[in-house]
Amino acid sequence: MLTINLIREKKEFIIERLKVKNFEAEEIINRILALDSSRREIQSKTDLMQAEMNRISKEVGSLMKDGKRDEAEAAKGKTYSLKEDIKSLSDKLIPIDNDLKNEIIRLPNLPHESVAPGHGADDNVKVREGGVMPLLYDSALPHWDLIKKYDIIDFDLGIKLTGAGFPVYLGKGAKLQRALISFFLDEGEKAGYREVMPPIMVNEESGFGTGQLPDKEGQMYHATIDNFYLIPTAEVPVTNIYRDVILNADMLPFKNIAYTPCFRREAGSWGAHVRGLNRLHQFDKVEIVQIAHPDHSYKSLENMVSHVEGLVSKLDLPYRILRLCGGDMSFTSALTYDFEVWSAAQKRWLEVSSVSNFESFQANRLKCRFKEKGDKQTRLVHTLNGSALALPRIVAAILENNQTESGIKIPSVLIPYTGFDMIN
RNA sequence: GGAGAGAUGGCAGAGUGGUCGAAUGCGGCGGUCUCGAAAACCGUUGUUCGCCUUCCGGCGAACCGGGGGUUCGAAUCCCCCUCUCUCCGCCA
Repeated sequence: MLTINLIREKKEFIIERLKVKNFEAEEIINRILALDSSRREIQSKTDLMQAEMNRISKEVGSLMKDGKRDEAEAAKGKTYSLKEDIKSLSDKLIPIDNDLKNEIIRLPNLPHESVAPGHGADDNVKVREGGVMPLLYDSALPHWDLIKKYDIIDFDLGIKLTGAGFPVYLGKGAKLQRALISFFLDEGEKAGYREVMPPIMVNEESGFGTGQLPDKEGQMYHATIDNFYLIPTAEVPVTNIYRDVILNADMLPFKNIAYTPCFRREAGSWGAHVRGLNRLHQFDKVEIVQIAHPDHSYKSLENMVSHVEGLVSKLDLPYRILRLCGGDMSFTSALTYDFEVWSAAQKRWLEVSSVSNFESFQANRLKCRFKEKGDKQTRLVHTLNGSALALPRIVAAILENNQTESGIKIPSVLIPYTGFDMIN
């Protein structure tokens, strides 16, 4: 969420910037500013009355000690009406605080200055592309047929065990998953990331910290008996490691990498283009998360983009990098690069990674702050994350792009991990 | 699942109704000493909100797991909730 200070100081600027995300902020901001000023007015008044109250109470105490009972009683008498006034004023403050918080939470993050306006995928800006698109032979198959042909992923079995969108990986299919996870983690470690294996269920506070709650409640699986949520991405537990802390500036940036299964209900989003591995309820992903100094967070973002680019290049997948336009960006992001790989049999680009700088938007929710050495004041950190990488669509692309009449070739960087070079 | 104990500052740990934002120790930071370091000694050390201050900062309020209550006054007393630990049971 945006900070109240920024809203107070840069109202017009915020309204302008949010237009890039096609968000009309003026009305909300006016409400926020009105709530904020009445909040401050009440705060000032109650502070004064409370100070008076404290003064009298101390007086009563010392009078009692001196044995001046009558004077103490007289002083007590002065507090009764004061006490009521404080109570009624501070009761007014509670709904104002709540309303204020609820309004502020509705404002999306400001897009970075480099973000282009736009309404959807067509307005995204292609930054660069790489790799070579394969030319497939005539009888080439989409991945949902390939997985049956080679018996490496079974959707029907998943339906039996759980339901649609929960595939079962078998034999070389399962081994390929494990190989990709290990490859991604090892590459991350080489790039200076610390490996983390977090819980894959989180509590409500964590869900709020990264912005999944309250807005996207319906997108997460909810274990209601214990009120835990299955994570939709490792971003949630890993970023929440830094919830409610004050860090030293010289420790930044923190670079963590985590493999987790991810769970998404994807309520209402099933339809065209979601066959096979394109969209699942449970899938595997390796995520990179950075906690960065605000002065250097865009440097971190560039590093993360290069890291992910290195991964898709090493896997020999044709890819392109897009800078998302305002209309296609998430609520919480300031700048997002999407990575897409070419799926040769589907003849489509598939999104495999989304790398974002959230600036202080998540940090403000998380209360993740830092201090410069010798400095008294705290500042909010910047948080960033990106997939490095999500498995299913990578698998889809590998299967489709690398198919030959005699089987599917495993990218050479993965062979040490799989122990085989062909699926056949 | 059963029984019990507990939750205090970065950590450990005192504090059972009044100058307690909180002793003490450790850690951190600054200094003295030293060629330098260690030790020793001295000083300093939380967060949030509001008001004032062009900076440095000053004043006030709140915060001792969370919420409510009693009281002139609550870390301390009462109620509710959450969480943690120990023992027993079960168990990869």
